[in-house]
Amino acid sequence: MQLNTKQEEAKNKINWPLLIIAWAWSWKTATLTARVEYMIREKNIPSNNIMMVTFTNKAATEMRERVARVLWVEKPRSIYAAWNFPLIWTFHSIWIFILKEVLLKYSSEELQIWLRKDFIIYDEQDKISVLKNILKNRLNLDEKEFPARKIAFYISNAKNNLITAKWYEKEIDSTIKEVVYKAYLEYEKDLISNNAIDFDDILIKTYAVLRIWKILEYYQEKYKYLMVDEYQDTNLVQYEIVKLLASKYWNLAVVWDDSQSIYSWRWADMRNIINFKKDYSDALVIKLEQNYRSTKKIIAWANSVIAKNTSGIKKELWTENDEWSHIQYIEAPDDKIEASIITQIIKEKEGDYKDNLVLYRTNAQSRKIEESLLMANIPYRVIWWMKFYDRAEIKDLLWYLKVIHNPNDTVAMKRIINTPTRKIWAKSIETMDNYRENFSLTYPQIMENIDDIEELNNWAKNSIKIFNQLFEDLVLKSHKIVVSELIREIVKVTNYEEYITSWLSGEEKDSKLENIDELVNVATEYNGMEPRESLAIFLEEVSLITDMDTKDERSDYVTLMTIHTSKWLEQKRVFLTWLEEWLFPSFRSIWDIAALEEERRLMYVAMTRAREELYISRASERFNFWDYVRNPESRFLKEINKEYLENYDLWNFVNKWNSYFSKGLSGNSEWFSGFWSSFWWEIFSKPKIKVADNDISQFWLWDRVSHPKFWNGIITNLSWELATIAFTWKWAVKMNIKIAPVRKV
DNA sequence: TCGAGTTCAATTTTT
DNA sequence: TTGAACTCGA
Repeated sequence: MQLNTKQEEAKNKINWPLLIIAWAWSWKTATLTARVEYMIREKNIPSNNIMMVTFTNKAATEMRERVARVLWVEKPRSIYAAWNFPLIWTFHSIWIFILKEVLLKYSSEELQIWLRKDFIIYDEQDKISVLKNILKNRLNLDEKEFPARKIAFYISNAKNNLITAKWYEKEIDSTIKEVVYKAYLEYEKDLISNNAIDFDDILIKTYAVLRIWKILEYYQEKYKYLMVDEYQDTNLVQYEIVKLLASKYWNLAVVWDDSQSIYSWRWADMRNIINFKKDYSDALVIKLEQNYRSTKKIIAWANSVIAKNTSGIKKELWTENDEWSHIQYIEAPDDKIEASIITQIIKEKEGDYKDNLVLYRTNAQSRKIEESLLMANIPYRVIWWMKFYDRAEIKDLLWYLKVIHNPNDTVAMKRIINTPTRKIWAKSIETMDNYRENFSLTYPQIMENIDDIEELNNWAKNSIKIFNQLFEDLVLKSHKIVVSELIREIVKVTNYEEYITSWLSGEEKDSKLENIDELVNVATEYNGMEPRESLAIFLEEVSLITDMDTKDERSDYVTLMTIHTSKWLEQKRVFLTWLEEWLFPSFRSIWDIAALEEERRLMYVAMTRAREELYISRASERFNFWDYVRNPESRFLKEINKEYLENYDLWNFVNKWNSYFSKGLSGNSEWFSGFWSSFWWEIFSKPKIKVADNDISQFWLWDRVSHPKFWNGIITNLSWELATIAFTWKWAVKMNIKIAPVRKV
């Protein structure tokens, strides 16, 4: 492709800090690829001196493919095989890679990071289960008052501000923080004893390691040329790590798009750009404003929405593309009809199913569309974060692999010791656990000497011995066979299929077995390696992989995903659903300007996914939060320049169904069509929700009330029908208590 | 200690 | 509606 002047400029500036301000579909990826090519081909920079950091595996894989294509080389199979290739991976993969490399050379004591080289990574679920255990058993706290998720949030926040458990004591200014402090200390203890780290630790440990001079020096030399994509989504620690690496040669190029910054809840900090301008004050700034994907209307539309944000760099995205597309607004009477209209459009349109992308705000919102597509026999795929690896059967097998890889992984060991049931009950596990903690032993050590534990009866000891034998055999095997075969072996020796499917039949059974096959299939990618290596790398990559990465490009199906997930995609036709106040923007964000602006950026991201056709839909009422609700149309719709919008003709849709149905009936078709229209009219006009008709005299100031959506609250202000209610969940909400579904408690 | 049956709480966004 | 956490009889 031909680069434009701006892109060309970005490509050629290599020995200088560079800030590329890119907007949606400005071909930044192509520019970065060209830049890598230029460095290697024209400037003879060794390819393994280049590091490019991305945010998702999807982006990294795509970049690697592009680079491999222009360099005429094969792309490396794993990060450990990238000898003659630029290091193009995600933040997390690269830091793990560096950590492992460092741990091979230096002892954990020397590094002060309390980690051995075969460490394991805890995902969100592991983290919660560890914390639950701490809160319940060690701190004896009520989990309603101190839910593990909330504590996890505080700990994550602390970690990303580089506050260690010990230092957290200084942060205590409330009961909750006192609990967090205690839990944090225990949590860290657990991580160390299991030789584990969580996602936050990946960054923090890397930062700690790189602050050791000789190590930093090594990596500064090794990766002289740095590029960071999606820089607006970096957080404080990531910023500092990059800064350390860049601080010798200053060959840092970052790509920044503040209107696509949608990860502040993951501690992404937009202030990083201010710091960047300070820290690299002579950086060259290049703006890429031309969009090469979407049509004029879509861009005008996106611009008109993002213009409502007060923060951020002013921008005007533009394009030379033709104006022939349309933006249609579907205002459906309810969620079912919304879904059927979308289904029908997909069905009617020419071309492949895979041209269609359906977006929504939260994962749970896919259901109605799924049902509708299913009925219409349209193949679809829902991209859910980690969904595949969340399935019980997959998790179980991965737990096995984890323990085989690292027998000290207590959490994993406890998961599998009685899966499938082998009569090692909770009581026995608890006893062993006490021994383990009191004598700082590991599970393998305890099981080896199980006869020494007096509290256990012979029967229990025997079960444990049998398990131990099985486990040791598997460990031995893991040195001889690659991971894909190892999985099969586990399934075989544990009788796993029998266990997982014995109470199932038909489809469910098949799907479980298919999942296991799929796991083995994924693992075969690592077949060419040494057995133990294949196990280690497979486990590492599995913990970072998402549903999206397993996407099969060849088959033809409609794709459904959240807007967040869609950030890396473009599609010919996009359906953007659930455009209602409370839902998008979400009710958690509408009270806070910063949060609201992030939602608006999310809207911008969603709109700019569309290349040619954009449909935006909402339903006047829908089933949500286990009840029918009526929400006003999203403020984002109001912010749109209305001249860009066409209303989708609902009667057109009704009539189509009409004729479709009446055709099937001979004779009375006229009667039928009349009946059908009136039936539709019923659906259209009749609200399914009951608007409450409360007796307002029953409500008083400071009354406790409950609401189906916001749970419990207290009336803090009351004037006639209008009440302000402070809900325990979040902020105060103003509502008309005569018609609102509130109830005195 | 199991497991069938019952209750009760919960929905942002994900590397 | 789902799933996790409970209850209770065997």
